[in-house]
Amino acid sequence: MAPKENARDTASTKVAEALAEAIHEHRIAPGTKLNEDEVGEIYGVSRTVIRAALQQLAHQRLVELKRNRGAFVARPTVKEAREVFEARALLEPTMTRHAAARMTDADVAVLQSHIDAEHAALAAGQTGKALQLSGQFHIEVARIADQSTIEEIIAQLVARSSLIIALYWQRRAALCESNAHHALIKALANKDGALAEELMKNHLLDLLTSLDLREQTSAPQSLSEALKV
Amino acid sequence: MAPKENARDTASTKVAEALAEAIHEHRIAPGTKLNEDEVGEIYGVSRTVIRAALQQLAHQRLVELKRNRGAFVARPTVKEAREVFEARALLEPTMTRHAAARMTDADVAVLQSHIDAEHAALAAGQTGKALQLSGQFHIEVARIADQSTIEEIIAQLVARSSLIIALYWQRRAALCESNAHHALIKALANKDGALAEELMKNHLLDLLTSLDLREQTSAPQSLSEALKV
DNA sequence: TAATCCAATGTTGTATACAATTTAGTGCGC
DNA sequence: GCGCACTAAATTGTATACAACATTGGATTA
Repeated sequence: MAPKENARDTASTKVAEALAEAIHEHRIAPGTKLNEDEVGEIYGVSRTVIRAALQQLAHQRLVELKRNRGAFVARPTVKEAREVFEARALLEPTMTRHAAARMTDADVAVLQSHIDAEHAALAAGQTGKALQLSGQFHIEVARIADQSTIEEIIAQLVARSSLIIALYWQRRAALCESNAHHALIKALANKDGALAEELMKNHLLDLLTSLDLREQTSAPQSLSEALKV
Repeated sequence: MAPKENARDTASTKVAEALAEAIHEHRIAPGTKLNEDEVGEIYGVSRTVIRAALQQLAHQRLVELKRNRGAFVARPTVKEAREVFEARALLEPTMTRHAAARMTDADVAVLQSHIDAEHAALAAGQTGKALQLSGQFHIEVARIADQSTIEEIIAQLVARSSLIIALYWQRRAALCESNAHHALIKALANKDGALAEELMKNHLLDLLTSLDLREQTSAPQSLSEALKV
């Protein structure tokens, strides 16, 4: 989350982050075409930096690039949704166990502050921000486990998860019911690795089953695309 | 491996692949600076496409971008090496079990052909190509498991592993002794998921322990960099 | 009327030009 | 001789110009 120390292209990274936020908050619908000139004028930069930003987002699978045809906001399929959560299920429980062993008081405080901020955002009706914070919780766990490589992978998967949740969310009331996160913090604070691991496993399963993953979803952007398949 | 259907930027992707090959074959030493003009002239394209290629490679962690200072061939640390193999250890055994359940005769043939090609490359002294094929084996397993998302993650980790192996390889004689791969194929062909999973787990452990992961490695590129820390 | 071809328009891919920053070297002062 | 400041060269960051490709709309023809 902290702006990468030596990441090149501050300008394009900023644009990429702004676009990512818009995508996660569903202000841009999946499938929408991102015209380079248009986006460039919005952010007041040239196509050069827009293209770099779009490439970054493509690597995160938040947009899809089609050669000679442009960039489109990603529309994750049901299969992709399952796969993303399968990957998380393989990585995060173990990370949680490792995190429990390394947990410090400061870490507990950080996680708790994330939950608090999430609640505040929910109360303020900022579901987009709440979703982002909820995801950040999972990334923090990997950071605490001191596994930066896996942390980056999880960060990517979390970003994709946000888009997936925005698309397939079913029971809209409880957003990633923070009970799960709360129980997790407790187990982590007690350094109960086995319990924390199990809780994370179940939490991810809950997340997945809370999605409506029947085929057919949001209406496609264009008729031609609808009839193509 | 198959050139992504709709990946944009054929030109920059080709350059990125050429550079990646050179990096993996150790023709460019880790830490080397990749001057944009220079690389551009070599491949006969403008800096525009070089920069796109370098950004792609940065996402794969094969090069590191430093703002206003340029691109450098990545020099994975010992910690990073451990982390990459830890990630693989979490993902690949399960993938192997899934692959066993879905294995077809065609899949067996594909895997076998990979091993054969690897042996041929080794016999011809093309260790770089052999290493690449050896890695491809692992990616194929994920493909057979029909988990394209995890397949992509593993592909990235394999690419980084190649660089790590090139840096930290210890017993140079036997390259990823294909006995392991051979035994794996057998278990997969027999649809013995439990055995295949165990073999993969051990294979990854073997790989990791075959590395010389004591701190201090290749000499730094420049004195200033050596004295900086 | 419907289908097809072609031209005109718009969009992306690439190269080049310019601006901002870093790096290297030179000379000055101590 | 050593260190510092300053200038010039080199390199990256960004914008613009041009080329290649795709799309759209209308005209033509059956």
